Amino acid sequence: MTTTQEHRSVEERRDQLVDAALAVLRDEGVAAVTTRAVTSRAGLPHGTFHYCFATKPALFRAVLERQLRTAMAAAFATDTAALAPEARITAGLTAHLDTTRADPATALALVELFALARRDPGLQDVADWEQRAYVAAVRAHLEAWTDDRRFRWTAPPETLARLLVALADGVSTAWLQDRDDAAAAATIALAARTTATLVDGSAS
Amino acid sequence: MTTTQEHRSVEERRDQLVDAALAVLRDEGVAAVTTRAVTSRAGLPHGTFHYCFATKPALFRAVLERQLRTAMAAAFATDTAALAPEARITAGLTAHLDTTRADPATALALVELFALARRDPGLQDVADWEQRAYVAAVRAHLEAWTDDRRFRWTAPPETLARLLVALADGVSTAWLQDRDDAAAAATIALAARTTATLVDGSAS
DNA sequence: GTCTATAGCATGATAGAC
DNA sequence: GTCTATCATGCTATAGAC
Repeated sequence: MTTTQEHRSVEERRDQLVDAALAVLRDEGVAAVTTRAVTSRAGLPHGTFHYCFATKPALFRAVLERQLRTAMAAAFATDTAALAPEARITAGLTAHLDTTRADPATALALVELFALARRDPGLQDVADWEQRAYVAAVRAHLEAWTDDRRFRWTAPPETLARLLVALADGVSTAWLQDRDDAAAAATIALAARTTATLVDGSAS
Repeated sequence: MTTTQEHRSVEERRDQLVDAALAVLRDEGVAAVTTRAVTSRAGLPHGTFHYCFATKPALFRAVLERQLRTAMAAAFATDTAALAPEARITAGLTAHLDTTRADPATALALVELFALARRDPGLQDVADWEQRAYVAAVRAHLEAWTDDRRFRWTAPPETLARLLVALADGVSTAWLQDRDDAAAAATIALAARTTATLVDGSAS
């Protein structure tokens, strides 16, 4: 009988460490995400770290990539095809806010991590990609909405998508600060009301 | 002749250290703002730190308070009284973006610092105050615009103020990521166009 | 692959001479 | 008040036994 841990593939280890890193991040913030804290949270010896990730920034990159995938999946999970444009916009902005509300501590920590990534030359591409992917996804949705020809947008989809992403971001940021559900709902309702003026057609 | 530094009031020293902290913050990010880096940048011995600030968070507090004052002053510096509502909104959102554009490195670093402040129980009140002060200032402006009775808002000023702050925040965040001036201008123009639909009156 | 031990360095904070 | 020297701790990363 040895105390040696079972063999696991490096990829499994990496996932395990990313999980642990997210947990530390949520509970104690970016500054507390040290190689020691992560391995300790994962229940692994410290030495594990450096044969799974070359450096600490490499772990951050893995965390950001994981986050990007989950956030994209969550943001567009609900189907709003049956709704009128204004209600769809409300639903979309609310869905984004809901992911923030579902786990504010993680959302707050991810803001910290993204801020760090934007400054780190080795991580900027992940931050870039995250924004691009978001705008592109929103734009694709906006264009799909007009496929049935019942209405059209009176503004370029790209610009409208950027506006909606900026709104979703700003509203979530504000909510993270004051946790005021009613105010956030009112802001979203007003945003949807004004944005719906860009609809031209029978459904408007 | 001694090498001893001249006496300066503690308040002067504190200002000196806050300046240095902002410089380090801008150049190397939050993680690089150590007591040693700050005193060294200020050209002062390390020991200076702890008789000006009790702890490092106390320095961060001072930096945030300074930042709040300068940001508020800059954001509402330009007088837009002569403009119609839509142009005023464009001017306001552009003014906010311009402070970001004038010094992106500092803006990026302050995002990091605010993210940290939102998580630190000892600094949350500064972050709270910053948001409240911003919304209140925008709301005051919105209400002042209707003083001449030439138009009125068809939405509550508080909600409209929150919407505009969320927009300004989201637009600046997006610009910090892609540095796309044209896209930011288009987003602001569209935001102003939709928001101006909330104007009821002769000036609309 | 797995783990222990440790190198090598930076940190926040303090003690104590002047 | 001012400054030097230092303490105790924590960090990333690596070397090397198994």
